[in-house]
Amino acid sequence: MRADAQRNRDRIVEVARALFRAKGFDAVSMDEVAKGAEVGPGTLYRHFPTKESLYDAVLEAWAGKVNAAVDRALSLDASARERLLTWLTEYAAMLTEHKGAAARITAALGDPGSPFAAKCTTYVNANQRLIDGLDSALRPGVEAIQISRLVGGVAAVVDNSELPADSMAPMLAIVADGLLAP
Amino acid sequence: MRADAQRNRDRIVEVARALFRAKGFDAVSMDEVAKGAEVGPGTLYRHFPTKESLYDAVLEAWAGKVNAAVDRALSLDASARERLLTWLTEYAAMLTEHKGAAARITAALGDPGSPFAAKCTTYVNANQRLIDGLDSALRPGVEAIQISRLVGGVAAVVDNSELPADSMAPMLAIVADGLLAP
DNA sequence: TTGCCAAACGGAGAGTGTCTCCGTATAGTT
DNA sequence: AACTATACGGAGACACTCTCCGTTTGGCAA
Repeated sequence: MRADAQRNRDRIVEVARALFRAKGFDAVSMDEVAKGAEVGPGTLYRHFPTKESLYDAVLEAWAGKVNAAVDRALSLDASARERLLTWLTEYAAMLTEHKGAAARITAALGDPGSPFAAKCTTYVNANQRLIDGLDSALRPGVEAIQISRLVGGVAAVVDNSELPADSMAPMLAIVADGLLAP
Repeated sequence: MRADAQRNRDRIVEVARALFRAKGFDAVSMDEVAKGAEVGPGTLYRHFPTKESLYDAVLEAWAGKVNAAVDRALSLDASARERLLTWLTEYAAMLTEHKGAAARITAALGDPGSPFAAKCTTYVNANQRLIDGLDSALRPGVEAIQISRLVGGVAAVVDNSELPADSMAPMLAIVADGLLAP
């Protein structure tokens, strides 16, 4: 990639990250991103053929954080319930870090054609590692993608309704208790 | 209201209901509704100043069904868990009856300014009656709006991802067990 | 340094969507 | 039958995503 192209790409992602974080996916227009990055719309679309692919680039850094978080939670010296709740809380917090991300990522969970497919795999794998790590403490038969969807659903609701972050805690506690063996 | 206006209004709602049910909120354009109802866009917007207000009119009939469903579930001769699960299942099924409704209604749950405010109140009240009816079987401190959000979240995920309806059952079971006293 | 050209740029505009304005038509009353 | 408040409908304003293509430029080779 030519140096000017790389510079433009970097600037676009940086501007887009700030805008998406502040206003949410829907409220940001591509023109706005282009103007902010001081490029024409054509240049923006050369780098990112759709708005979602731009969003994907913005979310790029997340995947690594997810695996770190599940490791941290599993290695805690605490009860299964506490470790589970720690992870669910961190997972939900990451999903609500950018407005609109929770619903989009969660909706794409089972769709290999989605631009977020790679991120979805990361999330589901993290939950699978959680299941393996907590082992018999969880109810039998629970699947990683169900956990991903439950927490994603809660995060999406809180995000959409613009609720304070701490309103998630009681709902995550309900989910956690439901996930533990009856 | 003049008779011709009433006829047009009725026809608009009828056409919109069919379109929304078939294609989902986002995929239906107002022009499409206007054409289907054989009125001009101006007429459509005279009756429904925004697309959401049209959606609200389409969902009008639901409120009554919700109260009937919670009564039915509570009066079952069964365990608390079974009655709870019956209601959650019916509630979620109603939310996914129209594509896109679950996320929209659930996002509006705490917002009195929303066009769906009346419906939200109905839903939350139904869950409050559930809490009152199941009494001490539920974990202490659980709130009606939390149940509304949890089930709404699950329904929205299933709806967004176009999953089969029966994929909701295991997630609702987790929520139900989490809601019952630990 | 100079010249070349593939790569990148950017803006006009096509296509689609929501919603408005206002001149025209008509229902219902006197 | 005339009158008027009410309703109609279509042109178009405005916003948004995305495309096409003529113009510019970075980086390499002579």
